[in-house]
Amino acid sequence: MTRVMDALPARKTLPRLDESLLTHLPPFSRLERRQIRTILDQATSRRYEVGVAVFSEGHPAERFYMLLDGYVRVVRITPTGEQVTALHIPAGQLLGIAKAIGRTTYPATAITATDSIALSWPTRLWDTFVSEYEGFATETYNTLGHRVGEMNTRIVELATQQVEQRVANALLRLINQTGRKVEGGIEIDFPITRQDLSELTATTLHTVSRLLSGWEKQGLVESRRKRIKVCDPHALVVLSQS
Amino acid sequence: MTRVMDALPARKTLPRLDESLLTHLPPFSRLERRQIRTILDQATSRRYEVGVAVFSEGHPAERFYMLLDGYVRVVRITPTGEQVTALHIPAGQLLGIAKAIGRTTYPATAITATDSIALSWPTRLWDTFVSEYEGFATETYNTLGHRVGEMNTRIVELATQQVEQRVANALLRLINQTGRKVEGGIEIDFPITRQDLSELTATTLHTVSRLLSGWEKQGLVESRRKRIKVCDPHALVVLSQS
DNA sequence: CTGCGATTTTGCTCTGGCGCAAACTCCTGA
DNA sequence: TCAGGAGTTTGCGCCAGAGCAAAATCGCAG
Repeated sequence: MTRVMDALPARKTLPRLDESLLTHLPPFSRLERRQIRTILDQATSRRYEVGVAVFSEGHPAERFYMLLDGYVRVVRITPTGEQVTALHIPAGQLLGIAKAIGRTTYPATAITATDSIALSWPTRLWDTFVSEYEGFATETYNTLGHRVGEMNTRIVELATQQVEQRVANALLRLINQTGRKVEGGIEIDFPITRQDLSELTATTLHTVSRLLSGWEKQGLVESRRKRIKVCDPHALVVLSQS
Repeated sequence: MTRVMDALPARKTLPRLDESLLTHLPPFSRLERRQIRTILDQATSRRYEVGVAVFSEGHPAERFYMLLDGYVRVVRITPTGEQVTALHIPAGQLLGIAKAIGRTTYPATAITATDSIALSWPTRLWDTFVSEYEGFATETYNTLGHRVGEMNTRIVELATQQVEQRVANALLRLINQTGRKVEGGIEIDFPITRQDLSELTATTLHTVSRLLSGWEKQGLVESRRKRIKVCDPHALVVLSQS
């Protein structure tokens, strides 16, 4: 939508990627410099602006990705056009790893929540990565396990908690995963609208707005447009459990 | 609770398990007779009566299982004691495969929905299975992928659908996965209470009861105690989508 | 065959939170 | 600097479905 000018020439392979990009990331941390070099040489680097789909639900899983910078929302879109956010993925994690669970198409759509940078590889390299690179498979499945755990938690939350608790939980999770310490609290590190939060908690933007207004009056949070700062996490924890 | 007499001596290793038990099951179908023999010789076979926990959430994942006969419900229990059913697993599938996703404890509790029989192996054999037995890893991850897909679907349903649609969907899924064709319709192949259905759809047994009563009047379903027969699946599909 | 506990049905009330509508406010791009 | 649109707030009415209560059934154990 915005800044179409930039969107067009977005794809580009940088001249030479530095090894340090990957050496600290779990899936690659046990590899030798030489192996990382090979991996990087096979990678495509690309910048995605905010709001762009990295890949889309149902499409053939042609590539898998490592998010180097930014945040990505993984969403599913219902037949009636509603969006449901399944996960938030921070920089440093793999995404689009359909191949790892025996799928040939992406099970969900990945949309950037900020301008982002990701490496990607053709899916045909997946098996090589798994077999050649020590720790890659293990770390990948750990990530997967973590996500399964999160999905499970979401199900339980949706099934048993009130809206207020779900929103409180969502905020807590967001500041845990992607929070940045700032003057007077912890702020969510990327722009997030009431609408986004409502898609994350299965409610409406109106209800989210009401809740945030209420909490702001009580000094639990502060918010401006697309920005939310949590000032009293503990109070939210209490709310989320009652 | 019931029939404690039977519960006590339940564990037993049968003298010699027949290879045909496993040869048709996907995770093992590509193996040679000799390999299957080895696998069976390492297995413990056990019968579980209905309502018994095969393993419990949070406990160390000491064994993994292959359900040979029966049905198992995978549930999570909230701090307040409510149960939420995450999945139903039919005979022929692996369960308790925490190790596959890098976990050392079970993420949920597995409860038998009928009397059941399962083989199990100590988790330390997992890596051997994955590396030695062709197709085992692939099939396992396919299963996992399938379950992730189901979980995703549940999230979307919980987030966007009305209770009536969720219950209709749940019934349809149950008859698809575990339905048995009978006179005048398809019956769910194991005893299931209104309570069970409500835990599967995040509602109350009262609401489920009302819905079933209504549907029964319209001839869509027939039900007795712990038994539900779907007479007009197509009508349910329509309901589940509107 | 009987009694009892488990399961199911049904009525009534109450409310969380959605839907609708409208006003407001803050950025952004020109 | 200003206009317009995206994002946010707030009020109001309503209703799906939960909670509570009680009665009605069913089917198994003894």
